[in-house]
Amino acid sequence: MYEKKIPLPLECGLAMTREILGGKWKPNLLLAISVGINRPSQLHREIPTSTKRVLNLQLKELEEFEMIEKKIYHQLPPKVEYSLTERGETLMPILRQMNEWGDKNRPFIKSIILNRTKALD
Amino acid sequence: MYEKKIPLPLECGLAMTREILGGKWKPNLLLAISVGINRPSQLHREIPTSTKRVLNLQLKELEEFEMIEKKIYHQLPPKVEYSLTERGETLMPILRQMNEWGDKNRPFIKSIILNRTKALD
DNA sequence: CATATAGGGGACAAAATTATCCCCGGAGGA
DNA sequence: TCCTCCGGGGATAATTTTGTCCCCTATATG
Repeated sequence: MYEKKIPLPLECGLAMTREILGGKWKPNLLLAISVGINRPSQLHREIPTSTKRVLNLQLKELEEFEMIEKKIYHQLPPKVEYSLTERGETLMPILRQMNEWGDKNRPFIKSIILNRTKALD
Repeated sequence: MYEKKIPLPLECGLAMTREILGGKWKPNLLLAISVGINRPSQLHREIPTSTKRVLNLQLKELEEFEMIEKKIYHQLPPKVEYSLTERGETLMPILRQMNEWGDKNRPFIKSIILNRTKALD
């Protein structure tokens, strides 16, 4: 893994949460797993704008922090299933709120983003 | 501002929220402002591990998305006060939850991070 | 043989974000 | 005069995160 050179402020609650949810696709992964989309290939289909590679990296970090568990079925073809741990479940209220907030405010945020690029003409 | 080369998925609620809260210090800034720490120099003292420079950048983005408002008092020495907009207020439940979650889970997360560096000996 | 599915990852490039350094105006105090 | 405080920002470097490309095992199917 990449070893940080700038230390994380371990005494800040927000920084702790950022360390867990900070990855670009981690919130999406957690939400997807929570609704039963829990196999690597399913997750990739669910988030096609990302790459297998990156999803695997982020899943590994979520696993390292014990937010999700990985069950490996030693079969051929291989089968893997992720599930939320109890600790991971405690993140769901936050994630659902973030998702809802984003949906509610989408039109507004969208308009600002779009005007930003228009201004470049 | 930096112009993104990889387009933002405008249809995903989580991505919208990430766009607002994604900056390293934005959640801290919003929480601080919400409790009355609302002048630039105060904010910098509150978050001394950051730089004025970066805080200004992130404040500007929060302002661009109308999460905060900036009042400039044309005095000498100059005086500036930030405040949450109504829209910005709607973020507070999320931020408070993130902060609480991080505080509750700090010991656990901390131990994982620290063991990570020990493993390099 | 070629392709598909299922899973995984190394090496490296590119993008995005933060940090560092130094400068500005103007007032006030030692 | 020199330093402090208040606010702000350009130029550039460093850090961190994501993405791209290619290769791997093994089975099944056209």
